[in-house]
Amino acid sequence: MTTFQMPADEAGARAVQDSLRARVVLDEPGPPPGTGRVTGVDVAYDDERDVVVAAAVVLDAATLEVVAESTAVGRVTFPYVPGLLAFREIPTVLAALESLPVGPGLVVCDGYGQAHPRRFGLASHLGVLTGLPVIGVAKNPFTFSYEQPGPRRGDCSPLLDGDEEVGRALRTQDGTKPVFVSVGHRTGLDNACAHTLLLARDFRQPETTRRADALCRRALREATG
DNA sequence: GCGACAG
DNA sequence: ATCTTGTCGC
Repeated sequence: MTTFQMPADEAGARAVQDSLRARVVLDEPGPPPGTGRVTGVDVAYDDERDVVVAAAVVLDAATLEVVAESTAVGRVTFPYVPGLLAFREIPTVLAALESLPVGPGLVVCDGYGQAHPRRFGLASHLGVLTGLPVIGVAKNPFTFSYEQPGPRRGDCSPLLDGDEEVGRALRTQDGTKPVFVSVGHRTGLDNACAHTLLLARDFRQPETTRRADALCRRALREATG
């Protein structure tokens, strides 16, 4: 397992991404959708006090019921810079994952994996550091382009960086905005979309993300005020 | 040079 | 991300 290194500045952070990118595994299909466990991770910030709280919520993939959850509190040590989100979130997310009483199975995070200017977004970074299968599900297309997918749940279209497919715009509910799925580590794009669709059974966002979001917000309020 | 830009 | 009232819809 690779240890997280906090770079001194933005140039250092890009160098870390360029160096770790070679360790991303893209030729595994990943865990079968609807089986085993799926874990959502998310963070909430208190910018006034430089506090960040991460949450990890483990669900049964078949029932979407909560199996386990954990939180971790940390300090913000890196500014938000588009393309360098991972350096803000990963240390505390790792702490939350490590304190889980069970194995996470597939990890689902907010943000991107391969859909990244240097093909090393949060989901890929987290995957390389933990060795776990990880996917990213984001609410925005970032700088990438896409054609509007069909109107029904399950319809999708390629998320493009030029003519390269870096992810997919996936409609998870009829008549709602799509989410943007990309592979992080040790998972294929088709499977990543299938997982996302099963997790977004009742809402636009995957249940993993909704649970982790609610938990880290609650934990932040309890940690601060 | 300027704007856009996951969370 | 986060700050926030009312409002539309099931």
